[in-house]
Amino acid sequence: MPELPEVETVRRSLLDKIVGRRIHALRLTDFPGVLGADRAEDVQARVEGRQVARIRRRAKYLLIDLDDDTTIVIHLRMTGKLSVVPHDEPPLRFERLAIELDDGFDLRFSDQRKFGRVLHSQDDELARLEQRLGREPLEPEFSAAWLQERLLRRPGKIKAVLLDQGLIGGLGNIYVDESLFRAGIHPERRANTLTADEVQRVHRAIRDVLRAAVAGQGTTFSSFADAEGNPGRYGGRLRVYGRGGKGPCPVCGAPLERIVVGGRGTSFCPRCQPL
DNA sequence: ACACTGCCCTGCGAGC
DNA sequence: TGCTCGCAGGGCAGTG
Repeated sequence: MPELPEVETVRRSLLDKIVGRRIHALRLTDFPGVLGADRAEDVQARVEGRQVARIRRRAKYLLIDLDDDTTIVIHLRMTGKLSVVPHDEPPLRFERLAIELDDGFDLRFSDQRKFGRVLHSQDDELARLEQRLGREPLEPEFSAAWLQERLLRRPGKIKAVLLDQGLIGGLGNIYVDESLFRAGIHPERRANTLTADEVQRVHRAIRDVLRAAVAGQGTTFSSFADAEGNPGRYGGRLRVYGRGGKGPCPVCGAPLERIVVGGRGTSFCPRCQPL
């Protein structure tokens, strides 16, 4: 599942390939819903001839800024992938949309489950998105003191709170499980019961895990890949994610458990992360 | 304002 | 071997 490190990896792999390119056309493959409620002709009319000014990431969103101050907003959700391939390349498996560029290549969006979206947004929509999203966990503004202050107001389970994109933008199921394991915190602990020391550990763990995952170009679980098709190298460093009910804790050897928290499959070590 | 649930979607793997 | 069925989960709408 693409989370912050995966989206950042895709962003970096796209920089050389599409910044500065002009959009020639937009080609829908088989699923109009990929554009949300917008019609393909309308989006095409708005982006045709525009130049890609830069590519940013905000939380799990990839933002392709165009030279008219509008933005193509992409969310990969679970299985979305971006790739840059020659224009004459036949449609990829699960391809939903192609953006034809002026250098003979296409930016292709494919998505097995049709959850991902490619939206063309004006300023106000982008501002609303920005307003909905919480802090970037790798930015300095995401401090332990700020996190503690926010967690004190949240009676929900810590895992569900950390997944709340309105609080922290970019954490998903994989890295929350990994972070809580490193911090030694049970995923069902009530957020407002964490001590200052525990919040420090969670804060530190989130940053360490995310930084290492970005450095490793993300985790390939099921089928994540960057725009060149390279798998992430962080998967081998996962300690608990996806292992609940299957294997031993890599630290203490106790059997890892699997529960559901906030509707998400959750793996943790009952000995290292006691409630 | 927050917590919680169900929905979307479909390939895949487990089980029979 | 071939079938059925449940699982995977980010974001959002709806409810409490």
